[in-house]
Amino acid sequence: MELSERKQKILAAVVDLYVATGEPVGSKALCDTLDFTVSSATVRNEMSDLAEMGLLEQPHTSAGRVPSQKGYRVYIDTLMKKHPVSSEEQRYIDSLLLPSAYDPEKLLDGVARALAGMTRLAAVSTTPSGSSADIRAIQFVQTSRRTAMAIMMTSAGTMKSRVFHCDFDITPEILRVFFRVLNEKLVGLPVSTITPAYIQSLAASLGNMTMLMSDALMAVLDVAQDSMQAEICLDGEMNLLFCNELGQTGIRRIMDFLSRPQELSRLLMQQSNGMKVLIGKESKRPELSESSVIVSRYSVGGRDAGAIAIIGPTRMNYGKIISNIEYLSGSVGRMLTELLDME
Amino acid sequence: MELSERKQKILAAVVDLYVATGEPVGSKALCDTLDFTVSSATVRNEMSDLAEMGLLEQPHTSAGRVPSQKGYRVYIDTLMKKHPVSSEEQRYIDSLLLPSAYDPEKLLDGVARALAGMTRLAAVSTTPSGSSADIRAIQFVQTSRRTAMAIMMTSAGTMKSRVFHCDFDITPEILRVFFRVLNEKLVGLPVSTITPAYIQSLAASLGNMTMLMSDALMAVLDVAQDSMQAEICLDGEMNLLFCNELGQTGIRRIMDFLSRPQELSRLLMQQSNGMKVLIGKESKRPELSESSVIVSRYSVGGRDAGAIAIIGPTRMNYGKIISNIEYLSGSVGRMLTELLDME
DNA sequence: TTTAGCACTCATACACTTAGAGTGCTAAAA
DNA sequence: TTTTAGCACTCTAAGTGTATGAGTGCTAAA
Repeated sequence: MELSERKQKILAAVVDLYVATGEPVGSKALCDTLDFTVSSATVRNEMSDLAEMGLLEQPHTSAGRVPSQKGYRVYIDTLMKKHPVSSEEQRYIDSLLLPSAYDPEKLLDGVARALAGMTRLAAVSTTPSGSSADIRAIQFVQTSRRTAMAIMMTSAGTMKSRVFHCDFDITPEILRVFFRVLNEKLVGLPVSTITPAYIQSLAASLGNMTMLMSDALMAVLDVAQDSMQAEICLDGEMNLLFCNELGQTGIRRIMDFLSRPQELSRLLMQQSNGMKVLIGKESKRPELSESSVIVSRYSVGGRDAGAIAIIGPTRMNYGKIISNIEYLSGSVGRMLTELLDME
Repeated sequence: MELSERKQKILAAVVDLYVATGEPVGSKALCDTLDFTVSSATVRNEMSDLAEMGLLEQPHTSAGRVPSQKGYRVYIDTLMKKHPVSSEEQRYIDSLLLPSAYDPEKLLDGVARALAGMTRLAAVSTTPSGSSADIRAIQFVQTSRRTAMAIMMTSAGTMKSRVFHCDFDITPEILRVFFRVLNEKLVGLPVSTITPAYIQSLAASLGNMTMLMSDALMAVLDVAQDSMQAEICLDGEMNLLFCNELGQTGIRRIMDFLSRPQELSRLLMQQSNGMKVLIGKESKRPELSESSVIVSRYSVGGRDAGAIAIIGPTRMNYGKIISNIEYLSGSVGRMLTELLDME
């Protein structure tokens, strides 16, 4: 399974040319792009070998060659040249992210938008998952005579809010009670302890305050459950409309997948730390058998926290896109870590 | 331009059948759906007349007839039968909206989702516009050692928040100062007075507190500008992929339009109160020349506040969809009015 | 091992035919 | 005067056949 240097160069050239043009590449056209001179016949022989190894395939007998999923795999693992993010692009990204650096949800929204803009593909990002985080604080603010907002901050840097309604007029004193009681009882606990049953027992233990606090308790339950699961930010789905190699149905299948947050989330969650490229069937998702997913998990404070990813047709500029995601992943991790450290 | 009763019935039948099947309707097929018996030849004569009046058109000589945009207009204005929302559907909608009844942004998000789900088209909604509203309150909450959230409530029922960062440790006392100073100065003012220049002059007038408050002031400026412009909630864009009568390019054109929030917003804003159906070119937007838009403006507390709308191909079930939007528009208006009245 | 040459394959485009749906018109019937 | 039956006509969609050309695989010579 050793590839001669020439075979490697040819495989890389096929991938590069195919990614650039979208047409199956023939031996003649390929000759011109190689940095050494051989005849088309030689190239043909080499391509024939590569095809036999399963790295290239032919749409039909008399067409050029197209990289197979296995071919892309070899290309990405050993042949691809990275494409560092230019300082101009870096400035662009930073300017897009900085305004929302202090709000994780907005930040990850910005990341998805930036990524979609740069790659012209569909981009996904998740806010830091709070599932293994602790409660840092719960704040209450009055929003109208009988409504207030509960805001929960966690040790993962997440921040979720919920407006709730009470059947009585809310006063600053009441909110202070909410704050005191709930922070006393809940700060430091893992978010995951806040279950309906736990809230119920907490309510029972409050004696004559049970009635007063029931709405606030429900809000806290909601907000805890929100904190538990990472928010998914999606952007640039529309870019897929312009990927003609995905047919009408291919686009629908991807869109269909993208519209099921729990599955999407699962796909992103189950990746190990760092950068991962899933080519076609490697994702084990039939809807994505013609598409590639590039995921990078980012860390906050040294711990795995969330993911950013792009989804697009198998034919894409892996070098450039991987670099982009790597850069963004680093940036967002750094920014969130800073935000957390300030605590 | 008077239509005989029979012509009216035939036009209505053509529209209904075409909407149901998507195929141009021929004289023979139409005969079967009419509630009176005439021969196909008679129907042919009538259809020929309707075509001459510009209410029907033929894709090509030997095809059936299809309603023209003018035909749809007549249908909607005089022939269409409404399709009241069943109590089952009402329950479905209510159950979807109730959990977020106290948060305008989430509520309108839910409205868009519900509408997209029911119509299987792209749905848009805007949160109440705060452009002519007054500031009701500005709240501050600590979110970490050096960050806090500013929340602005307006008389239009909007509620916007922004997290900001200070270069010093934030204490409850400092937040109380923020609260006191800014509420004293700003509550009751129209949101539109909060301009960069105004904030600048306000900062200047604060004497030795200027430094302390500068970050908070910037946050208030941001949050006021957010309040001014209605948020746009979009859902179900993907449903358009399944409208085969919009070709690949038709879908792209609509998506393109939908991805430009300011234009979309303008389209929704410039409608007069109540329900409006824009068929094809009536919207004056070339991207939408093959699509229809149904907009309904909703009122909060008796005043025009925002809009909900669907966008889809000209061929759609107007009766059903208009009823759905009407119901949702009423619901959301009522809910937001209640929310506001509680103040 | 590389290359030139050549026969071969197959998709694509185009022309041509056919079948069927639906029309418009005309003349007879109501 | 209105309605209907009948028929010729039109046009699309689907199917068939053919030419073109890009690209291959193979072979034999360099």
